[in-house]
Amino acid sequence: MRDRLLEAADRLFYAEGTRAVGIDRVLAEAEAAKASLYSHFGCKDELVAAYVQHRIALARSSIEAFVAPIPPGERALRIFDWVVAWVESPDFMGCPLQRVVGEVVDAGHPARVLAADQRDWLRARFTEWVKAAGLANAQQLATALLVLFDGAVIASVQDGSRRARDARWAAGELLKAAAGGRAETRAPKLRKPKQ
Amino acid sequence: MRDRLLEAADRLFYAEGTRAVGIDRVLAEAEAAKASLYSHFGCKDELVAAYVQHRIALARSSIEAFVAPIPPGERALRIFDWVVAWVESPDFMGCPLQRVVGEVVDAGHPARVLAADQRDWLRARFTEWVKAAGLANAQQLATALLVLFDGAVIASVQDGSRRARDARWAAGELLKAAAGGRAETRAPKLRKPKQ
DNA sequence: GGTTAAACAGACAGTTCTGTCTATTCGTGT
DNA sequence: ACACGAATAGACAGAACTGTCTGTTTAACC
Repeated sequence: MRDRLLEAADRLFYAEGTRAVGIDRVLAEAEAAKASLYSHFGCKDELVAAYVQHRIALARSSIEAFVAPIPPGERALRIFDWVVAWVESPDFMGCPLQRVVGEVVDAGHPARVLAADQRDWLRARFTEWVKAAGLANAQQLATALLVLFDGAVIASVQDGSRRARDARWAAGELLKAAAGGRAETRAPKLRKPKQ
Repeated sequence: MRDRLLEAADRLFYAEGTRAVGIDRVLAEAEAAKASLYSHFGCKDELVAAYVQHRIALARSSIEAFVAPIPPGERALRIFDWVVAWVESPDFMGCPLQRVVGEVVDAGHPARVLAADQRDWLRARFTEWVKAAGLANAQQLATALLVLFDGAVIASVQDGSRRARDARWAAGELLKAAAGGRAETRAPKLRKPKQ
């Protein structure tokens, strides 16, 4: 039951925005009664938070599954292939977290607290991937790629998936510059003209 | 009168979102009567469109004024200083256009049509600046910087202005790579081993 | 001074929204 | 058979929203 409500909310909230969709629409979509919703979630804000939580869980497992078979050193670049695939999926409507943050002004809102967490998680992943590539200046490079990631998603909303490809290209250039320009931190090896 | 209404709408819409702010709030803020608003704007959607139009006009003139004294060849990078200053301004709440696009699902909404125009304008500026720097692969570089620009703004909403600085750094690296890696387009004329 | 356009205050209709509450039904385990 | 937890339908309150309309006031112009 909770799942049915959450999935209905997920579809509607993502397609139209949390503010544009009322409780009644969610109930109709889930074919559920109002009391069920309020007994499970307490109030709409908590339903929104549950929606965000759900999206976060999906994103994390999707990303983890995507990078798993990729050699750690290539993940920082290849994650942009994941972005391209995402923005090209048929009902892509932007990043649900970016949209919630835009709609909900209060940074203390439960949904925004979750979004902030996810943000930390994503930055940690980029840091990890960049370090795995054995590049110097890892922190700087990781946050630069994070910004590129954000830009790829938001720009694709208006401009289509070509922006995600542009971001991938830029990420490649940055990584190339970091690898070629200066020495790598670990292992002597010689610099591999990656991608 | 129209201006007073528009400025009130601008303040409230930008601070809280166009959907969160009702007509009555705008009227109270402008100390105006309802009839005034509806005779000037017709309906709320048109007020939202006027708000977007206003923000676009501000952005264009602000950007133009900012780059005017900067040598054309440096503008593609220095525009990121403008972004840093913007996201550090005290009541920065993200990009008003990105937020409206997130709120308004219908791409045919008057406000979204205006936003799409502004998008073209901005991309054209980046192309112009990159070309002025005399770099090869201008289109690719321009759209990459555009994505970086978008990412700088959206990422700064959650992470603060350091992301705008990260974007500036990344832009510098990309421009350096484009300038150093291969020949510049003008003058020398030797064959460029592209990509 | 009289005309006219614009702004004013605010009532009003009609809808939508969140959240509460009552009363009923269903299914399961004992 | 029975009890109990969970879901159901839906009325209801109270607020907020958009948009319309009426009647009044203000101010500029001839």
